[in-house]
Amino acid sequence: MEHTVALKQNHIFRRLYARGESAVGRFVVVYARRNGTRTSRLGITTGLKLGHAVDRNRARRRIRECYRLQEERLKPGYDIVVVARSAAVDGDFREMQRSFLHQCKKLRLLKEEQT
RNA sequence: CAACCGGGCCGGACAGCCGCGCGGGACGGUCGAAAGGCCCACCGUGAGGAAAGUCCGGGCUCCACAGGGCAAGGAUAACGGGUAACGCCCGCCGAAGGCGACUUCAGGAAAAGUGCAACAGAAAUAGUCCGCUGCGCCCGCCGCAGCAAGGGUGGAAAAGUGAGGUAAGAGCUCACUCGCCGGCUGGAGACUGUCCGGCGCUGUAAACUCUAUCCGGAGCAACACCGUGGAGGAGACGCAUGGCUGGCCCGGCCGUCUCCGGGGAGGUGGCAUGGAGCGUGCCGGCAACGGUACGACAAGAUAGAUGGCUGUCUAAGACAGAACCCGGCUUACAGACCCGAUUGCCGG
RNA sequence: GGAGUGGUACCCAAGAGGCCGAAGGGGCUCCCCUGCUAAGGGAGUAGGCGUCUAAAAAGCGCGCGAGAGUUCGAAUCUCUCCCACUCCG
Repeated sequence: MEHTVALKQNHIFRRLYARGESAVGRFVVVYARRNGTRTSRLGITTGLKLGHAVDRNRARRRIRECYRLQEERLKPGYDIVVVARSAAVDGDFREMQRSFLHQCKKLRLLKEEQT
């Protein structure tokens, strides 16, 4: 990924849940907040409710792929947390991408020329 | 052909584009004084039969003991073998189930001792409620004596059947049968039997216990190393310079530097091609397995690498993701294939 | 990844081989107290599911997380599985 690193620290996750803006979709929930740098940080949460390790891994990969395919349309400099819902495991992928893009638009994460 | 039994093996493949972890890395780029680091085309490689549960056995590390015995606690349990070891595997014996192939079994000791066996029943490890027989008289739903066959209760009632015997009866006696113990026979052994002798004993040790064998404890978040800052200790410097205390000086505190120090965050090692491992042939063995020759074997992350789109294969669809490493067990599981056996039917 | 603890009625729970649908408390219903309520005191009922029934009671069967096993008999003993919770950076 071009301008994105992994978001790992638990306290940043907590801050996003508490203070960030969110958008809920059928597949995932997106939290976002400006972080004051030129790179974005992406964190993915796949809770125990989704199933066993295989299902959680799959959800995480699909979310990462979703983000990768849309990354160049997004503005850099945000902390983003994506929480998987159960449809993220085995729902239709193209529909999932559309839904994700729509949520990003709602949070004003898209670059100017795209809006 | 059908049904059933046992064992083995696989559990998606191929192609295209984009993307990911690890190892290598030309030309070049970039950072740096240098050593070297980073980026990069490309190449190699990349989850399981259960990776799972963490139920056993080891390796490894630290702690304790450093020798032996006893006690406590725990584990295992027919017998013989295999193994580094095991509670695993193989063979075999016994019991139970199945027409059979075969399957299942915590399967040592109850005749060393202790405990428990509710309710029912007369009685639960020990004698008598109904009853049977004899005798007595005040002839009654009576008393005394004998009996343990029959009835009834119960999961279990003091071997079973027949005959003799008797007042009535009883392993009281006899025959056969059943079970237990000892001898003898065969076997490596558990066991066994057209044999001999003795005995007739409730069940429960997944109750205590006894017998035999084994076991020190904790775990890779173990453990080892590096370690900015901050707190602490020691020393030096300056008082030429600043701040606080003070009217001022001395002094004290803050200050600057060096060393010591246990070590939070973080990092590195542990940690990865090799292991009590796997495949094939041959030899030994009924087998588990052992020996030998040859061959193949690069996952190693640290928020944790395999995804997305498309096509072909008649169809792609189960359970499911390595986290220090091995040997097992258990549990989950769509489908495909192979081998061997049993029973039934039909045909030759 | 590793180590451990516990599942009993609507809730909190006792029971640790037979008399156990299973103590006790909360809860629920009625009464007293109060102008009314809360608190307090007293009395009482059912306890889940199925079967039988027009409906209920009584009775019967099954139920102590689930499934096997040991025993004459299991909430209790043993094994396997499921779920919840705690600790180790």
